[in-house]
Amino acid sequence: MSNFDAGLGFAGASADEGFAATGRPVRHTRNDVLMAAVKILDTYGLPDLSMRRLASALDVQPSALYWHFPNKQTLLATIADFIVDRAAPVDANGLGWQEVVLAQATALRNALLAYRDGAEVVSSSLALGLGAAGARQRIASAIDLARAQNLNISDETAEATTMAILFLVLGQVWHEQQRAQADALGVVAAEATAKPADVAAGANTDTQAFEAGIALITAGLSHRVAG
Amino acid sequence: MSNFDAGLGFAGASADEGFAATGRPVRHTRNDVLMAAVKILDTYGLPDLSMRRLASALDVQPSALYWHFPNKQTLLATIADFIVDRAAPVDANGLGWQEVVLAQATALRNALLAYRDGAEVVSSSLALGLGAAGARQRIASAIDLARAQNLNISDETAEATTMAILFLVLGQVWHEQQRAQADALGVVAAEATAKPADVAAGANTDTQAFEAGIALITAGLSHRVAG
DNA sequence: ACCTGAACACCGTTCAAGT
DNA sequence: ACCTGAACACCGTTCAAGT
Repeated sequence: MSNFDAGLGFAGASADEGFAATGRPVRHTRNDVLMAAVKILDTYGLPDLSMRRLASALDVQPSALYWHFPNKQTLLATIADFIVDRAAPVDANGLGWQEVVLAQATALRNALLAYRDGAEVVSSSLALGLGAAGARQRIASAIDLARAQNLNISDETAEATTMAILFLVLGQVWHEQQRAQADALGVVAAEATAKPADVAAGANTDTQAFEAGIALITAGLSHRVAG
Repeated sequence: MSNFDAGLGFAGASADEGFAATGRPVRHTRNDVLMAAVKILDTYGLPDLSMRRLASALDVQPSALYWHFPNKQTLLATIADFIVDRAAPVDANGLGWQEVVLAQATALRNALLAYRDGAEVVSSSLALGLGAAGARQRIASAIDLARAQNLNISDETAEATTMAILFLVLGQVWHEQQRAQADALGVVAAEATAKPADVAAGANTDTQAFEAGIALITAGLSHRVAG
């Protein structure tokens, strides 16, 4: 899904194959490698994203990748940043802080949903303290809005709220994406009446559950007095 | 850390090595394999828990493991169940529902903290819909207490609350364990003055942040009217 | 600046056969 | 009931050397 290579100022002129129209072997940029990795991730899933498979998609030896990225972990963190950076910007004008929190969380959720296994990739590299700092920053900035209107929110409470929301977004979307994959594989003995309409209804249910979770946390924040 | 093989009715008489005192080769039970796996996990971490390494710890060929477990995924789910099942029971007598929620969440957190990479193992197999159903059940039962005292909590709100708390517990502990590991490796350029006292203080800060997060969600639940 | 070739030290899983 | 032996189809990473 979605168009790759729409990043900030990335060119992306070279093809996926190893030869240009001239028959001359193609040399790749770091961004070429990143985009090919994202494509494999989105098409085949995280377990199939190996350095060797990535190399062969680029018609290159595996060792060539290590000129562009020091290791796989760094590549995955870069993918995580790419996914998070593609989240839609939020215009806070005229919105209450609760609405901004919801908007930021929703933008993040949609960004994760836009790529297969997006939540798992971002969760893992965030847990490793590597990439996806932008995700945390989005939530934190929304919480800062709340603080501007309420002097009773301590640093600790703001931090706890940010993390609670971040974990909720990641956990929920991870859960959604895993269920989608299990359904696709028919792992769960699905009811015989699983029409497309039900799938759409499922997506709506997910969205409602997501919004309920976020509302719970913002309600909690607005009703706290001390801390 | 902790004593293995304290499960419910598991015997665990055989040794880790391949020969008993008689010199006769030892044959293993499924539980032997599980305990050896937990030991490797806790001692060396999840990345080092391979089927081949596990086999060699048991002085057995890798293929032998597949008599006990159909695949690695199932083994990991069984480990996740083991970790969650070792969470301390909570006596709800005389406690308000908010206190029970906190107690269950804390019991779960402590269980995850008791084994290296515990949160990641449980998160992954929960995401795969395999193991660790007990974790969810613990939180859900605490939320049921709240419903018994407040008729205004819908099924959907109860579900959303359960998941929010579950994701918070898993995300927070995953974060804690990753930071502990990074600190141990010296990955982060730690302040030169990182005394044991600071480590203990860090643990307290984690606990306070955890409790603040749980309190946020329970506060949100108690202040909701509709839904 | 970017890549090849060869090597090292590993993976998970299957399956016929053994005791 | 539990395990061996051999094989299949893979991994991530390093490093000297090539253009």
